[in-house]
Amino acid sequence: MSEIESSIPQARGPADHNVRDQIVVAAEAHFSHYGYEKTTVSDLAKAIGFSKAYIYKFFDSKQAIGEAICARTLSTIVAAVEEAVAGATTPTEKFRRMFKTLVATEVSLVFNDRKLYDIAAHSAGEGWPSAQAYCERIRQILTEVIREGRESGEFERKTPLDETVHVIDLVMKPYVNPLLLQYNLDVVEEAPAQLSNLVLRSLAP
Amino acid sequence: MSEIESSIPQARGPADHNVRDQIVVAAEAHFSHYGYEKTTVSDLAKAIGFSKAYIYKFFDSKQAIGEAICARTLSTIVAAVEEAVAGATTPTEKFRRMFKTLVATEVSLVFNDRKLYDIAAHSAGEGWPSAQAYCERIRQILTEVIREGRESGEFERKTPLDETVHVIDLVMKPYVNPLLLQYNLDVVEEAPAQLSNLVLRSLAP
DNA sequence: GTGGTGACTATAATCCAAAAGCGTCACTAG
DNA sequence: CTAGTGACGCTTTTGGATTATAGTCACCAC
Repeated sequence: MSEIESSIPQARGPADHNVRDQIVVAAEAHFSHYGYEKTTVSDLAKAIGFSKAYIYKFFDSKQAIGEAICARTLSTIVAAVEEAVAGATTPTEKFRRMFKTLVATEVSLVFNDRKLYDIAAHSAGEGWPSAQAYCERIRQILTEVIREGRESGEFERKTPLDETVHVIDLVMKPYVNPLLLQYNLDVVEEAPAQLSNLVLRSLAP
Repeated sequence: MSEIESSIPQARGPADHNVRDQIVVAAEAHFSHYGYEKTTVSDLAKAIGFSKAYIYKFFDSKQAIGEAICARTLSTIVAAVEEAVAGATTPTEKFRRMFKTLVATEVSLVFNDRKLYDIAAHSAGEGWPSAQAYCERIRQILTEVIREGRESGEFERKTPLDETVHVIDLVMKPYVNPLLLQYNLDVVEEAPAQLSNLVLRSLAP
């Protein structure tokens, strides 16, 4: 459990990283390599050249470090989704791309960064703030897309906005929630497109 | 693990149950009480007064017994759903009741027969034939409702039937599949009604 | 005060031998 | 031949001693 230390920037060097950042960097590398359970707080301490006790000056617990890494991981998904939405013109297209990109990015996490995905899934299962914030953020983006579609007259306006968003959230939940996604991998290819069609039909004015 | 034996009918008596039925009855009682893992094949043998080896003349494995119990459990849900569908007049109403009853029955299993529910969830997780057959049966009922709605002109007819059924199946999956249901208990009150509305709007001709 | 640690406790993971459980088979009784 | 079983092999589970880990605290150097 030592070959990874070399990839962690030392305190010396151009930028004097503050310790908290060093911990995060080391944690991301270790968690991604060995998994959350298999890396100890002592491992992280050794990696950055401080004692374990010092870690606890910056994080309340190992779980807090896990949450930080989880939040980072999930924020890359959010970034991909935001980019996809920004790259589309009509709200209809924005919704389609949003759903598709969300699922594609999350699935790629499953296959390319399984250990980090496992943290996200565990986070969602335990209701950690990082996972809740992620779901909330996705919901915000969805709300914005729906609102825009209503304003442009593309989507119906009778149903209260909250209600519409909530039911679409229900539809997307099995693919947004990392814990649930793993049980739906068998339909992950078709689901976003087909469910998008269904949702958009129901949104017709 | 003996207070339950008294509730199992002995071989003597009016009807001479065949042994296979006795095993099933004993298994249902034991599994429901102690759970699948905690009851041994020897327990079942003792309960019906035969040796463990004899059980294997009727079932290939303990799992096969589990599947039989699982199939029984799930068939009660199917029965409830069939009754609900039969009790409605229009296809729209049939769909609403189908979804609602399905979820309600499954949820009541979660709270009133947790041990049996756990078997069903495990069965779904492992892809046992009993769970697959259950999902397939639900899909058949759904197909019938949709077909009827199309014939009566209540639902749109452009999309291929299979496709329509499949996407609705995707929507219902998190509530049909016993393994997934437990992760959606927090929305189980609202979800059937709201998702029914969404689906029905998308089915408008 | 700021930056940092070794030594400690209490809880959780790990290991390993003994026990239990699944499934089989040769065999008996009638 | 039919109905039924005791005893056995092999794998999984269990319990309990041991070790490792999370988290704390008093304390040191500057």
